[in-house]
Amino acid sequence: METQDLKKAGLKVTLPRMKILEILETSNVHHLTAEDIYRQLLEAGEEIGLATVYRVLTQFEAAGLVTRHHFEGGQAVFELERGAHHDHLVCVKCGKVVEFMDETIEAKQRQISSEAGFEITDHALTIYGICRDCR
Amino acid sequence: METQDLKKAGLKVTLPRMKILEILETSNVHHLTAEDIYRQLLEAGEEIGLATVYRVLTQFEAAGLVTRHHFEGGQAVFELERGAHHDHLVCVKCGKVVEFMDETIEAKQRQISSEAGFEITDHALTIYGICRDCR
DNA sequence: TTGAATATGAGAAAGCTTCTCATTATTACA
DNA sequence: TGTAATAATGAGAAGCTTTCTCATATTCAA
Repeated sequence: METQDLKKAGLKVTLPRMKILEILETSNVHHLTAEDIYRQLLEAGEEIGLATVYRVLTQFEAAGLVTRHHFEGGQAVFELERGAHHDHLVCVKCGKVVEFMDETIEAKQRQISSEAGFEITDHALTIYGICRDCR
Repeated sequence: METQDLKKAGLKVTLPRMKILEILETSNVHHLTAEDIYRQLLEAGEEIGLATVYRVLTQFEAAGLVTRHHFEGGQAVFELERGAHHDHLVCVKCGKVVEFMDETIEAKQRQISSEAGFEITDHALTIYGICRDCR
């Protein structure tokens, strides 16, 4: 199934791409930095360069397999595209990310954009806060 | 009035701080990068270092005078705090920023956060799209 | 006016990300 | 299956944004 996705995107099926996709698919944390992925590759004994990780993630993003988020902190996080759109609640203490989706908000956004003459290409709603465990 | 704000924040009233505040107040574009501000200072003949611009903006942020946004692109933009909270519509072609505020969305956010056990510290809703002029 | 505290400028340095280029792997096709 | 053409990789250099360092300069309370 993965190799199909790569081929469809016009990307050759290579070991680095398979491994990176595998990490994104199997990680229980859905939002990973390039560095996170690189570290996991090293721990798994794979000799894959950090430059390759960034390159592959950028290609995955272009192919729609992955979404890049710019949460606070300057470092980008990558998330495997699992179909359903959602927004994020991020804990500013521990970094935990909770996903949510609210059709009322979605609809309001479409209305506001259209009233302002904008054609939506994307949107990002991120709520920052302190989670239960950190209080 | 500006000097009051600086003193209240425990910051000495210096020329760099006054000039940077002035640029933020008088610019018709409300969202400026540190580089933008630095360039305007140079054009105005002020010999203020880029490091000072960053330092001052960070202090302004801590004092609540300014808000730092992380729109797409990795570069932070700074906005003078003008009292009323609002969200942003950003044109991905020309960079134009339109501000909006919707109480329905705000209320929903509070509800979602509280249901997830989060105490909101901040939130950022940014809609990316193509504006009327760019189509 | 003077001293203690704070701010500044310049360049170095740090962090994240992209680029370069010689080497290696993949793939389509014979 | 072997081979040529094409694309991908690794390593380090380089680019950008942002922060740090430290000697010098400025502010402000008394």
